[in-house]
Amino acid sequence: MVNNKFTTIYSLLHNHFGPQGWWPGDSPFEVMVGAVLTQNTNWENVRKAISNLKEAGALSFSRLSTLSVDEVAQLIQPSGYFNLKAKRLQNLLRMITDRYNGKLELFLEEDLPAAREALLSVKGIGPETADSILLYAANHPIFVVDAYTHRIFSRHNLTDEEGDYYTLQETFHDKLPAQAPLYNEYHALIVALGKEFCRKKNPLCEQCPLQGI
DNA sequence: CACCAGGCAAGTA
DNA sequence: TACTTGCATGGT
Repeated sequence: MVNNKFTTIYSLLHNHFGPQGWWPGDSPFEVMVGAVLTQNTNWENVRKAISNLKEAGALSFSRLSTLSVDEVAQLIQPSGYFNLKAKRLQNLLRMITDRYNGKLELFLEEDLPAAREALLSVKGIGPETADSILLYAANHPIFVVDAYTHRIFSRHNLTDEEGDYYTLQETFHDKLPAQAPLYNEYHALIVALGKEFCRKKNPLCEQCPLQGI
């Protein structure tokens, strides 16, 4: 692997936190649903919502497609923004129906640029949600940038504070080999670091394993 | 009580 | 283009 700060940080995080084993989900479909539900939301709330969907037997493309927006909203209530997210899930299902004949496998086998374009055409799916699905459901080598990534890497002067999503993503793509397993672990490790040390409230910067980088 | 969490879209100027 | 606001629950 190339030797630069991005790989050094990866090693430090991996040594500190160990393998994260993301995405927490049993199927690509569950990953896709979770990616929408976790938008600006604590994962614990998302777990409750996914648990409701499982208990209702609704956590598959065909079964979720049969539910109304209100039925979906009721099941995902703990995740917050439930009316909005119920619509977003239906928008996503409709895209699979329209573009891939309702076959999730075809979407998962689609090439990266086309799959990304398809996801971004869905109202309610932006760059981070799209890339989460591409990386964690379809195993495409694309780096997921989130608020923690911006906060941490700009604080360490490794990216422009004002830089946008794609600027930071391109930097990762430039500094790291295009390997899905690496991107998978790295993003999960950044979230683990962010949750423990880099929250807006009570940031424990002094105790962060990246001290001195 | 205020603030935040693995965002996104729509409205305003 | 560059802000601002709505969406909503559960934890600190």
